[in-house]
Amino acid sequence: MACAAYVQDCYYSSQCVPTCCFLTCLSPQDFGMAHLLKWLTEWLLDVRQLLGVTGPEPGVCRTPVRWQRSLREAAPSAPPPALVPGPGRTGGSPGQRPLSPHLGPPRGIHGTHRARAQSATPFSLPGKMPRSFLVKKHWSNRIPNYGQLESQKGASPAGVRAGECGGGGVGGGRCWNFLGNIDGEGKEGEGGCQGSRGPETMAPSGNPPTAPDLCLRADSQLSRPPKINGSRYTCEGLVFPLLLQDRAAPSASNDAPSLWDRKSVIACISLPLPLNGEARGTSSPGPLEISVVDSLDGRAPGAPLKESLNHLNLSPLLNMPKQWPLNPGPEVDKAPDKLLGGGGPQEGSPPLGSVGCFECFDCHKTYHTFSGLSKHRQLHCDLQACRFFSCKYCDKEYSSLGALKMHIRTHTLPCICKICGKAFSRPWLLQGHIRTHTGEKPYACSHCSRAFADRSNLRAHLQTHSDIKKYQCKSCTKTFSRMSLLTRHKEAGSCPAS
DNA sequence: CTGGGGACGGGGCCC
DNA sequence: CGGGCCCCGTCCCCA
Repeated sequence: MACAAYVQDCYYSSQCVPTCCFLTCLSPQDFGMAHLLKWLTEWLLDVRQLLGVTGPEPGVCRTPVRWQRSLREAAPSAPPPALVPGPGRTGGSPGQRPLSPHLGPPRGIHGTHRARAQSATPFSLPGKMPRSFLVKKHWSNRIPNYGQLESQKGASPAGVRAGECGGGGVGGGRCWNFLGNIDGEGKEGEGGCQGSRGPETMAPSGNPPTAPDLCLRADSQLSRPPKINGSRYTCEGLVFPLLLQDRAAPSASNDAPSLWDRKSVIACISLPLPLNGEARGTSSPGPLEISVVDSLDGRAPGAPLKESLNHLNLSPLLNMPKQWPLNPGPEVDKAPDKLLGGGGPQEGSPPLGSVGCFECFDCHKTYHTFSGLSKHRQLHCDLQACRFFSCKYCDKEYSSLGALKMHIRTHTLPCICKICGKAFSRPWLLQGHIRTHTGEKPYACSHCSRAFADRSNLRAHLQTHSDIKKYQCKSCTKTFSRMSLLTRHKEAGSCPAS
């Protein structure tokens, strides 16, 4: 069949670094696979040319089995992906706040109280999630819903949704997997993305890979259905979603029945793009390997922020090529800029629902060819979706770099009290703390003679002057000046209505 | 037990 | 982009 034949002719070679390449198709002829493969081949060649790749042309191929064996031999003991807290840190769970390295003997009260406070993480108690824990977790809401995907396939044959990279086998992948079902736990050579040690561990030849090399691999050797790991989303690269449809499995195939039995098909072609400042052939880590890299190089957790930012999870948008296939296809495919500028049905693509229509799962733009949809998704939807930044110390993610930097300060605690040595994440927190030493209370109550060092405490105090407090018990309508009082009121069973 | 104060943490917003 | 500030929140302690 066309797909298998193509896979057999893919780019496996000793110079070609396979980095998370999957190509598993069902009944490709139903989706214009011939056209897709033609376009993909041209695209790959163009990208190789664009990136100055030298090496064998497509057709020099290794089998996936051999490739996987090579991977295992090259990296027999790759560590599993893990969130590695910085050295000297206590705990690694989300929301668990490490003790400051600058602190002297912990103040017993706050040591206990903080630990207890952090134990009630917002992840375990979403109902009590404080505002301060409202961390944007972009991908957490984007885990593919397989049931939904399957249900939508009929109406939208191109209903391939950007899944998430499984994080690779060694802590952070470098591909985007479309439509889940990729083993997020990232066994090396088995659906994993190029991990943080990919350049070293993934090269079958043992040589440092050249970044632009491309590979396609039929993931037909999967012995078990891949799954999503929802904890890591560090992804990068270029991926093409291949079409899915509920079809019978090809009979003449060596593919695992479990895979073919699935109604969805995996397709992920990843291009390890040269990163900014990353020389070809080097084994320097990509910008995505925040936790692992930092923990490995032993950087002190309290290192200056600017240093820590060297490993920030920058958007893969920065690494996108700006050239596209010269011959993307004879049909209505638009140039990428046009696609970005609103290309879609109004620009020549057939209306939704017409034969051969390819619809973007996210923005519902339709394209006449799959290649058009692919380009649209690479330049538009997926890139927008991947504009997030991950903390190197924990698994929190933010939509802006500034927010991430602010969060990282909660780990590095750069503001240190000169009097007691206590460390704080922000200067104004330190300033407020210093008031506890000086006794300064700049916030005076307008109703009484009391003054406070903390504005929040003044605000809470002002509640005491009000007959109707801010927090009201829904059972007995009694009001309280503080949430904690209301909570205690409920928990103590002192509410007469309860 | 309850109300309140004190100290502190974190994200968002504004400049 | 960074600093300052705002707002919301928590917990502990004490009267």
